[in-house]
Amino acid sequence: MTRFYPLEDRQLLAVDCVIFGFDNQDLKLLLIRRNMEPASGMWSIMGGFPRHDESLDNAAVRVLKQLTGLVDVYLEQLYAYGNVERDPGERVVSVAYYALIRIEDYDKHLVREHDAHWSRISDIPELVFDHRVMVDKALRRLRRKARIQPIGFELLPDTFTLPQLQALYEAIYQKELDKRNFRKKILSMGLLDKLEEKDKTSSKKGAWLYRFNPEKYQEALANGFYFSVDV
Amino acid sequence: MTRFYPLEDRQLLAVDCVIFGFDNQDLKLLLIRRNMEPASGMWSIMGGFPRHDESLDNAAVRVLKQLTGLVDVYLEQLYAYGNVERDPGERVVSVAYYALIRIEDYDKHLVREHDAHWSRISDIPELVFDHRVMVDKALRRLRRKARIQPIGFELLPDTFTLPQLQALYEAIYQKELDKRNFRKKILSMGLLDKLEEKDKTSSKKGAWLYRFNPEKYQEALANGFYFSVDV
DNA sequence: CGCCTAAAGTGTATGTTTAACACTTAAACA
DNA sequence: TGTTTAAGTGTTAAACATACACTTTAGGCG
Repeated sequence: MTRFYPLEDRQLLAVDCVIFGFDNQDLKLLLIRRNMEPASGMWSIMGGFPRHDESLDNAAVRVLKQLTGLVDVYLEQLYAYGNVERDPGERVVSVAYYALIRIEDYDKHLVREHDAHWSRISDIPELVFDHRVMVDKALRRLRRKARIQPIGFELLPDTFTLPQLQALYEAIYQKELDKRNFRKKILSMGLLDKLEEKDKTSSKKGAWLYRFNPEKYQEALANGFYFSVDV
Repeated sequence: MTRFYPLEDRQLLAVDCVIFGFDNQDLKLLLIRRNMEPASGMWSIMGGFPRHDESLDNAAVRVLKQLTGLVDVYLEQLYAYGNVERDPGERVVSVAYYALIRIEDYDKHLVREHDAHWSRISDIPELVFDHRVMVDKALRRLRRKARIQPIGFELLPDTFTLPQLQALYEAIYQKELDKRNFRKKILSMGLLDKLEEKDKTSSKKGAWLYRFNPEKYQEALANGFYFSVDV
């Protein structure tokens, strides 16, 4: 192969992945105990090194799968962190991603192996390097996007109730919402299919189950519709 | 120095910079003729390689300065492009930035040296590699942000008229706006200082000059204000 | 078996924001 | 002094966001 670019200019590149989950109460973050120097033993988000023959996106998918066993989940690039001193061991440029997963789906085995745990976002321990900056950026991104794109559903099971959906938005925005206005707005978008089944785990009366319908969303988009939730 | 990470995993890293300007008519893009293999001679956005001892942001600032002579302009990271095949010469991860500059301020000498020219965004030639993808993403970002943050002013001279400002928004969104509604909205935010001077370059009557006041914006922000222009 | 409890579900009125729309004013120049 | 050209100005109707309280359901328990 012809080499066009200077050899000496190669840099160390990493990907790091902020992983969000929702346990029907709180928005949570999956953190691991770092098992690599420097800063071994500290809390950290999951990371890895992209191989020469894989894209950044692929590396992020691989990292996420390593920790959770999950593929085909919502995963989006966040930002590239390139301060010289961000990793005290050595200059490493890190491309951060964030993922939204259904919290009951992850592989408990793998998580235990990595000494990982779920942390409430209101209660995040000290993190290694600039990982806290990444997490804060991921949260801001999630908060911006969840208003205007139907990504919240990625954090819920396939079927869910309206009170569950509302609790999710309340957890994301740390803000109580009006039940009537919330339901009105969500249902008026016409993106949910109502099932003929109730979930009774959180009340005697039970709440109707719904399912997000991506086809309806795509069709609405094509007709100039904009998703929007007021928070 | 102790080395913590594997040596063989280093990658080639670049920064590329989408540069926007506004000539009171059209939103424009500063493109160069690439003078490096592969694809020498093709249109391209300006790029460079971050040094080991400089941050990504710094590298982007340096690249922008190299082409325009400008420092202290609006510059924001866009996205990290990491497909394996994006550069046919060799695997290069590129972190793209975009800049908003005042089009009369750039260094004509430097631009000539780089064989660069301004292209209307409605009339962009074929670009090298994935640069068109970067440009499109920069445009979407600009369009999203210019609605909700006062970054449009970065493309205008220090003092400007309301018709000029409106023409800028019309160029960004490729959409005609209602003069009365636009002026009402802009002025109601109370972020502009009206000067006692008119600009007569585009009409006999002349249009009053205004200046964006960043202090007023900061104060408003602190009081819960949100910038917003309807387009 | 009926009463209590706890969460689910429902509608209206008011205020705010957006969108649509046409004429007057100013000043240069013929 | 009339003509031309862009700058500047308000009002109305519709859509949307916000605030707010009672009824329904069904399980559990006395």
